[in-house]
Amino acid sequence: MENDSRDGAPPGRSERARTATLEAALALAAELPYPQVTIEAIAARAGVGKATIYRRWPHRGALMVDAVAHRNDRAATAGGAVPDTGDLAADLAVVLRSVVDELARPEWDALLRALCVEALVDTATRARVLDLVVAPQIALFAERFATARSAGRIDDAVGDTEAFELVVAPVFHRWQLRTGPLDHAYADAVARRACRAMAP
Amino acid sequence: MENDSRDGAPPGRSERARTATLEAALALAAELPYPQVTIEAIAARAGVGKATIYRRWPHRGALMVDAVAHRNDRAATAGGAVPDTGDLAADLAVVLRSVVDELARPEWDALLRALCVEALVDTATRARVLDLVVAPQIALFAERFATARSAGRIDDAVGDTEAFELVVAPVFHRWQLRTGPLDHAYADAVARRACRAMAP
DNA sequence: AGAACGATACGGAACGTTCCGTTTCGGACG
DNA sequence: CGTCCGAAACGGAACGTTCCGTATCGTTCT
Repeated sequence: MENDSRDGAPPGRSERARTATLEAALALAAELPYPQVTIEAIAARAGVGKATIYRRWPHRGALMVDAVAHRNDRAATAGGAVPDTGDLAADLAVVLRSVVDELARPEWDALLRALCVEALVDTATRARVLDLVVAPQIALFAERFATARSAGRIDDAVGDTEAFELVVAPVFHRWQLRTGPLDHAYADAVARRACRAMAP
Repeated sequence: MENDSRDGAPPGRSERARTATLEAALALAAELPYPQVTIEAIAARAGVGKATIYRRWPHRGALMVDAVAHRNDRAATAGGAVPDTGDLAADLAVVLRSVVDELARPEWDALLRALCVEALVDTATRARVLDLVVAPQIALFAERFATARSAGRIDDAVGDTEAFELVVAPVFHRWQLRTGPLDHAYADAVARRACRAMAP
């Protein structure tokens, strides 16, 4: 249907325009209210023609998903594995604390809000977010869950996705609706309770 | 600052315009992709001048929040209390099943997506959603939590909001990201695990 | 009579598309 | 092996369209 933006274009010349566009999108999403992050603004910031953008991405949403994936590629260290000290609750608390810290940074907060908006508006974009952003994170948790399973800490009826949701969903929910403070104390409490929820 | 849309306008003639606008907004949000739910489209559907809308609501977001609150007022039965059979997990499962059923209806699904978009884009709208939509729901759960507390089923360290999040967040998360099927089985599992998470 | 209404017209902004002339790449030809 | 040339993608500019938010009509209800 449209250019898939993954190896679809011949290499060499086009790569520059591609990364410039993605990084302009990241920068603008961090600076402006999302409705002002227009294609025109992104093109202007990137020093790129609008046509060049529309040649690669069908919607702003697809562009933003790729931008986040691009960012995750750059900072591959940030997506590090879940630690494994043998204490599941403590390990999860470490991860949730860092998640909370990241969500407190305005750039990442704005970027994730933008991603959620696009995922809510368009079904195809939602699937893309699931594949490129959420699924990799579930995979990271799944590694830690595997050792916890062999230690008898997780009920067999609880799959990796369900366990992931028990851990992450309350933080996500509170981040999105601001029903209360989103701090380290909350991260610790959620990790502790999620552990109990998934125990056999 | 602006007309607060709550009894601010004199009754009689203006009430018709108000409810026509709110219900047009509900209908369009259920029918069209959200970006097409424009003020112009709402005005046309309601048989109302655009100025009449801008006279009452500052943003489309504020209008949508009021529209949802209006809908909740109409179907006050839907917001019924959490049942109390003495079995907390079973009672929560009943509620979560009905939540899942409502989210499966395209109109309510689209409406809630619209609400989330507005809440993500604008902080003030988010606060309005919290007050007019989320807080009342927390209050409904809190009644059931109170009797569960006196039965020693909920740890004292778990507040009403935290308990609400444990119950609702995984369903909300799965609804928004579609990480898996959102059905009665999932509702039951979440209710069971949330109960264990909040136990003393 | 007066206030609120529906309808209409407006300028501005962003949309998505389509041209233009230029630059760069890679294969063909001498 | 070096040169040339066509294809492709580029940045930039313009297009008509849609929606915004405001202003201004004449109308209608109390």
